[in-house]
Amino acid sequence: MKVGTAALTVDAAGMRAQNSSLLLNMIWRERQISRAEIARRTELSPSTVSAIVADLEHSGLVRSIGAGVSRGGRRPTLIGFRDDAFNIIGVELGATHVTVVLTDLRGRVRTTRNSPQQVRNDPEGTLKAVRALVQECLDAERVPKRSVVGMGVAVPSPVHPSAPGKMSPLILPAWRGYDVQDALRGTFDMPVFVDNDANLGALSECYWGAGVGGEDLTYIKLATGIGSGHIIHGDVYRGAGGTAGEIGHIAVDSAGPPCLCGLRGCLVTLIGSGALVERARELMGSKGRKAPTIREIVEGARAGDPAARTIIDGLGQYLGIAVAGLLNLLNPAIVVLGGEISSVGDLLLDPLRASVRKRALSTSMAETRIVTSALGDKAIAVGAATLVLQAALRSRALFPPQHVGRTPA
Amino acid sequence: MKVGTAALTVDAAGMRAQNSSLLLNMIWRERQISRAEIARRTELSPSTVSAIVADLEHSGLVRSIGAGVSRGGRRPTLIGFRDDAFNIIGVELGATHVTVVLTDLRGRVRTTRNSPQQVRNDPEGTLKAVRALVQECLDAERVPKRSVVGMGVAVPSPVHPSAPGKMSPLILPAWRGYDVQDALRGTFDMPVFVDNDANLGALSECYWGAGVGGEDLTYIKLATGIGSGHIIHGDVYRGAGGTAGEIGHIAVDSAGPPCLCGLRGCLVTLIGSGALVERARELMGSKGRKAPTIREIVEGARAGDPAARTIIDGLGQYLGIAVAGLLNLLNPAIVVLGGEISSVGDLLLDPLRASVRKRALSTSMAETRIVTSALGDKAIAVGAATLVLQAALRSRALFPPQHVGRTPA
DNA sequence: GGTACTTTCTTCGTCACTCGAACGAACGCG
DNA sequence: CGCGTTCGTTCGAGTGACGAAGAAAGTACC
Repeated sequence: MKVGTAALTVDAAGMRAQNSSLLLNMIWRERQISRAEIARRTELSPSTVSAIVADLEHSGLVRSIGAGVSRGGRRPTLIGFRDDAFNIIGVELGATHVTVVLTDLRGRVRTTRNSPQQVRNDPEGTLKAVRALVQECLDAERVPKRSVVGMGVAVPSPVHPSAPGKMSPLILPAWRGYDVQDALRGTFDMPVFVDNDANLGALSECYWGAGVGGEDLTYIKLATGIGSGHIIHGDVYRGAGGTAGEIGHIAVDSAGPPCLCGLRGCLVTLIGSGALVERARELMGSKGRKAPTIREIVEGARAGDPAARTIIDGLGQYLGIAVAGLLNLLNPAIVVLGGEISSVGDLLLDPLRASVRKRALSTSMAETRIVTSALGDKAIAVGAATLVLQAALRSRALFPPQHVGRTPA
Repeated sequence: MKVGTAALTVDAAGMRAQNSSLLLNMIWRERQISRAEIARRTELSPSTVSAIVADLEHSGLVRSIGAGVSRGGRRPTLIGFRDDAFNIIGVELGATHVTVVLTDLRGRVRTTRNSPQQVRNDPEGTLKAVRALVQECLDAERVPKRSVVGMGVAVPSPVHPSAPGKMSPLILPAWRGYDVQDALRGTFDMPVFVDNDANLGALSECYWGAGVGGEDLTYIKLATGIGSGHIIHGDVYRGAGGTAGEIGHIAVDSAGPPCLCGLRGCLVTLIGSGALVERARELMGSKGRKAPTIREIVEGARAGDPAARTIIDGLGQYLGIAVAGLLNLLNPAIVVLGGEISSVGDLLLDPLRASVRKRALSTSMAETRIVTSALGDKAIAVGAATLVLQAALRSRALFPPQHVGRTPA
């Protein structure tokens, strides 16, 4: 196996691999398409298309699914992608929980497990929990390991491109010396991909959410921390040092409160879950001194509670400052808001858009849609699985070889 | 010729094209390298390398340049890139001038011409001036058109990816209905590439300046307007609507003066050339009411004039707010400051870095170098030519065919 | 200085892959 | 039912990369 420099040279086999992946992608995207149509679109010869399709069919990735409508002659046989040919494992390491999903090749969750876990301070226990949950998922669906393409892991830390398994010592000091990638690859003997949680949320949205069909998207995760991820030309963008997307520490109020990072007025100190909850306790004054949860704020806002509305308004206004900068600098096609609080929808989007409009060029705004996520709470874990899917669709070799396709129920 | 959808399919010829471009790039980067070394690095077979090199040699792009040092056996014959095999035209449309350069394939300027021109309001005159200057450059060096790869044009407007020749009607309303790309392609019958000036400044820095060797860089142009350009994975990033990099309209002071764009406290209203000069007039009080030029501010700062120093300090502080946001969001490897005022060097960098340090995550800063440009005033025009060079090195077919290599002096 | 070993580069036969042409199968339409 | 059209396959040809072998040109060592 060739390692490292990845010289992009092509020989006869590489030619086949490239065309093969191209076809595989097209079939995956279109869900069903005839050989003739593929030949027309790719400008490959019909004979070549047939040969490659036969290959893919033999490896279980695609199959014939009946005839299509005639265009005046013989009816085409449609080729469909076998979403169930393989499985993928997605893992989310949150601040206080671990979530594992087992998905098919269309991002559908077959099984999921999660457990509370103090990820920040307990690397050993976290890894143990992940191992157990993954095994549970595999057992629950009777999935043999050879039908698993690989494992994606979302971590709550920036990820350096050159050592994706290692956490940032500044964010997660307890993880010094651990390498998530190595550890899990060692246990399960399959490819392991690691990336930052917000990046994977972005990927999730790009594949399954608001960004479907697009190639440039920014996702903002509103939770304990405020993170963002960029998809650029269909790929996660990590920046030179892997810390692209640290939107939470943009200074939006120079007179604001001090932040853990050592700066002052960071976005996260104003609109992180902690700040929102704290403000809710002041304003909503619910039942003495117990601070309401984010969920309660969401419900309050929906029910028309003025205090909750005020909190959401403030969130939108502050966030707008950062988003406006984002639009001017990056001009993404879509900005997607995720995290529990985003479920208030327009109640957040309206003040946010107003705030952005006051600060961003109208041309930047014109090209950008700002929406809230419609994916559920497993978006990040599914995004982790999607990272594997993306890689496998690009180089077919990642799919385990000679897999005899399971016949679905 | 295939047009449009650009299906990335590969046939035998495409295989050759791909490997050929790979080799051409390697030879260009290394300047001199032996066939054997190429074979080792690319993992192509020696016979294939020889065949491709023979191809390239025949088309005049490379040639043998003597023997290298032995590694214990026969001495290798070094292959060198012929920087003078073809020429490229680069055009900069500034706010008040037009600059044209004729470069070789290493970004060296062979001839240059420029003339003052009110680009903003006079599209017809501008195009006329460009045509005249380009022809002058070609005539001056007796360069036949068949030895010109193409023309790159830098324009002072965002460029929409789908119609690069058209200016933004908001920034340059007088250019409505004009298409720079079509107009010039029609006149000179060669490929024409158009992009935003800051984007091309970024490209220039990435190829010839502070970013050499890197793939991710942000360039900030400090002039009448404040623009920025991002190089991501070696390519100019334009964003969804082509307005990525509009850093000048980031709001840094909500109490600041109103801006032409309709917002308030935009960076450009505080540190654009106009604002700097105006502030200089107040502080430096030079000779009655005449405002000093940017050049005079630079000279004053260098000479230790406290007023000029104050202006530069303020510039650094404001700019730092925007740069800090940039680092957190994008985490580029290098930020390069361009424009005349940047020539003060450390006098600007010191307050800038201090300002950034107060506002950006230390991890983002750690991976990012902030420097001033060392390229001259033709950086943008050369960047425009570089856009053509980049495209041609990627698909060798762009080089005019069957060119009999000129023998240099 | 001669011999053995290395490295470089080319030559030539082989192989994998794509292409194009020709063909049979399947279908719509009159 | 027959004709034209579309779909998919088969087969021979062409192209380009590869590997083995060999010639050319050095180095190292006795």
